[in-house]
Amino acid sequence: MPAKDLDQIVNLCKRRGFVFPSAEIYGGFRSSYDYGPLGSLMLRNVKEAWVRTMVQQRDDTVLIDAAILGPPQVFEASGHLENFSDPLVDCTVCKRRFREDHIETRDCPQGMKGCAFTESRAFNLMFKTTAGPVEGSGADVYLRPETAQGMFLNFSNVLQTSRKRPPFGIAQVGKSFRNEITPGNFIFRTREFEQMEMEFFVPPADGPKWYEYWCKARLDWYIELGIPAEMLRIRAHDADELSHYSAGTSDVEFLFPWGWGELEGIAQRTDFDLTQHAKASGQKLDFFDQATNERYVPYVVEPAAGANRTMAAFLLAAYDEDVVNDEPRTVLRLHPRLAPYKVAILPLSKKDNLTPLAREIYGTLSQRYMCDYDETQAIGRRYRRQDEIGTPLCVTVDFDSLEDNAVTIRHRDSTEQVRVPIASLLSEVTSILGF
RNA sequence: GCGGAUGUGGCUCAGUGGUAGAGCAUCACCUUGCCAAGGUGAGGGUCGCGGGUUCGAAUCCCGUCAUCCGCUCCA
Repeated sequence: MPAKDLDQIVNLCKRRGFVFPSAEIYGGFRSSYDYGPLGSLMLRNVKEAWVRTMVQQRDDTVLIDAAILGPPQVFEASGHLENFSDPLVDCTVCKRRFREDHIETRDCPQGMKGCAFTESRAFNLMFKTTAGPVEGSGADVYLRPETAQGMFLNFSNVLQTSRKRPPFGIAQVGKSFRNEITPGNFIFRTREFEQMEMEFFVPPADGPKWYEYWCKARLDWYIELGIPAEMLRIRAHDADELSHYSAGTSDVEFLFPWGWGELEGIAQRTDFDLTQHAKASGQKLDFFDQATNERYVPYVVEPAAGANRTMAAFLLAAYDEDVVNDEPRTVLRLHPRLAPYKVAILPLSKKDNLTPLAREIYGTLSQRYMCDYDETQAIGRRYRRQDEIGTPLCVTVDFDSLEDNAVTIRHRDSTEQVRVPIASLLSEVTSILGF
């Protein structure tokens, strides 16, 4: 059964070294988290799984890694400087906060008459800093609020160098920054976060078709990696909640402990971005199709996912408590691709001469897989430790191993054990994991 | 940012004015040897931080930082 509340996951993350609050020794830093020994591995696995599906297994996409800092012109053209801020007012009577542009459509609980609004304050969601040797003398620069602009800025570069043509996609995984008014829910909404985005450029007429395609493909991705279908849904945005760049957006939502929350948005950005940047830069950002003799600005369908909140969703869905031999155990049923460690090598005892053989096996398996090695305390306790961090396989080296050159493989999801000759251990592990 | 609640070893918590405790976890040794066994011992907390009241503050007051819930926002 998935985690019933967020605290179970937050505690596990802290206890086992997945996620720590940032700058904890100074009392913590709001909305900021550090990924520990296990969390950094898992987050990387989430991103690698995304790249594998979105880039490696397709011949119509490429990957880039663009700059995080950008000049104001980029975000003036993209509309973020103008639209990515909310004028907010507080009511001193009912103590609620409103978007100024929504005031007419919202009432205080006791009616508009009773409300007394403070002066409107603009909250721009972009972080600004200064480039240059002397503070104040350099140029203003911004931290990107989405990775997407990097793909639009490099549209021509990629088109010329990759020999791709619409329909094709440019993918990117990287950090983005938004000065959220209210971050929260652990790593679900933080001011610094990591995105996995694809800008998929298509002939304008094919926009709707590809939009539908990506909605389905992205939903399936989460299911393939182990999230139960009933904890996922696709939800189309209402017209009034669309971003300034979108002509239609659907979210892939996950059933978090506090309700449905967005993991990913699939947006029809149309030709908005390329047109804006073409206008602002004076450069041509379009495509000439020699087959039809047509020149057009491609439409963009953008599946944009949040890596951190996706990791949280995988953890929540994988969390399980069951009973083995009348003892409760906590187990993370993570997909093997997402698990921090694929295999733990456990000598049954620290004594005798099991260590050299166990070390040798670790050396072999770790050439290919991220492995853990643990020889302290009782074997049952070590199995529990690996269960709790989602390790799918344990390889146990026992006293017979020295005689028969075989070890036992124990699977996280069943306590049955398989005896395997050491000579074929790697291929056996590969076959069980499936990669 | 505003309102409400909370903040004690890694985790979960007890302690409500007299100078810190438990269980679990961690480490060492012994024991055991395939699913969190047992024994002995050890390390680890100026009670979020700062200030105030007091002879004396984890305990009362103020400020601040952080977390949770709500308003709002989004990947």
